[in-house]
Amino acid sequence: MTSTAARLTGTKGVARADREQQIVAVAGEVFAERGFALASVDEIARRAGISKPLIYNYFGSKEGLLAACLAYAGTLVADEIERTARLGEVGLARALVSLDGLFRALEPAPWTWRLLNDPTVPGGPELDPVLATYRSRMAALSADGVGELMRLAGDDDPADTDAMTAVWTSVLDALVTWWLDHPAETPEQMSRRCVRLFAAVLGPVDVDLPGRSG
Amino acid sequence: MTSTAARLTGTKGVARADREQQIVAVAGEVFAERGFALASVDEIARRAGISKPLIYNYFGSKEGLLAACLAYAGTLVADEIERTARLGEVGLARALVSLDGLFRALEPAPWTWRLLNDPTVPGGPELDPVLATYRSRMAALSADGVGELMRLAGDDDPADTDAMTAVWTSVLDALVTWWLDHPAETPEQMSRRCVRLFAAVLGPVDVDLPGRSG
DNA sequence: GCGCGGTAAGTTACCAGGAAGTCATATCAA
DNA sequence: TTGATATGACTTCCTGGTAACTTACCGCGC
Repeated sequence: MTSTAARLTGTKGVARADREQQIVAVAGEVFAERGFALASVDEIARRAGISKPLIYNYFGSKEGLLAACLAYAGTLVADEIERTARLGEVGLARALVSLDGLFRALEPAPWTWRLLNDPTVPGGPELDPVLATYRSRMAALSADGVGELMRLAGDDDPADTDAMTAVWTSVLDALVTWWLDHPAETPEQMSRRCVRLFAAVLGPVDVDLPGRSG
Repeated sequence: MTSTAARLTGTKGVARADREQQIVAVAGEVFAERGFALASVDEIARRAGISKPLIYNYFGSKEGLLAACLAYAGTLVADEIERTARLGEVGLARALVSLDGLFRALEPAPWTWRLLNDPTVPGGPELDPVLATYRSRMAALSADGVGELMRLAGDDDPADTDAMTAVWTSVLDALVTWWLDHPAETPEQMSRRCVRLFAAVLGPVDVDLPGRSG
């Protein structure tokens, strides 16, 4: 009675690289859903259709798995924001272009954002390097954009710039999170909404978001 | 040889109401520090100098203890914001007065804010009522202030108002959190900083924050 | 003044369950 | 056969929660 359906052990012919990618995708979702601290490796294994020891074979520990997820997510997000930064827009237009790019980049893997902003990820020698890399890339971008804004306003207090960076980061987070909570909204609609919101606070603005086809 | 120091069991002459207040204060700190999910009742008991079962005698469960902390924190914050709302300021001035009041109200118990924004608190019949009360009070305030802003800007899309509320809440959170991370800053300094930050984005503003004595 | 019982305040020792991580083992391709 | 892919069963530890017990205070009859 060794039916194919009953075959429970042994190789399933999936190469390690493929399996790792699949596990990272599932783990990212679960981590983002429950928060790292409350997510269980068992659940990740169940949802990926494999067993827990395989995860430990490949990633060493729960934190090692998280490190892989964070590396993927951090690269995705930071690459995108650096790309939009290179477009050369300044001030408000730069902010809107960043948001637009972010919505598009996040669409295929919305869990990345929640994961990068998960307050329950612990410190530790395994996570610190990857988190530091991501955070320093983002801090450089923010300091760039926000610093320019503050210089324009004639405010050169570094603590003010620091606080303003925190505010801008948080606005970004609020908009992305709102979007994640309204999945029916397309990136295009969301970008237009952002333009309206900025206009409500700052007065009329005009920017033409790039990359819209058709 | 029944020395006073060796007396480990039995009453210590502390009335229940006092003990409950003390436990709530300690629990609030620990919950805010670690997040509800990662905080342990044992640690709270140790830091309060009592034993775990006493907490269960008084609060029934970990969630019951959290409910008491949230009721305290929610009342503190919502009362304060409602008070500043009644001052009758509008628009930007209202925002700054709210922030100023919030900084002053939070100073003696900074943990309240982190607790109310802790993403790891679960739902459940014990927490939902107290959280719903707090959130509906805050939502009413936000909808009031943000709604006015949106009407002024001629934007009557309810989804826009909803998103803008999320953004404003998040800005509030960012500023308070930045302040909690810089404990040397007094509420007065922080309020002045907020005025500068708003000015950097919106252009010159003038408001006189009330309640400054001396 | 003084035993005395009821009750509030408080503790030690324990249980049940869940999650991280490990080990011996099984299957299959080359 | 060997090595990579894979698993069931296990240990270990931590945490929420409980049972049983101890100590101190307080009102009351005498």
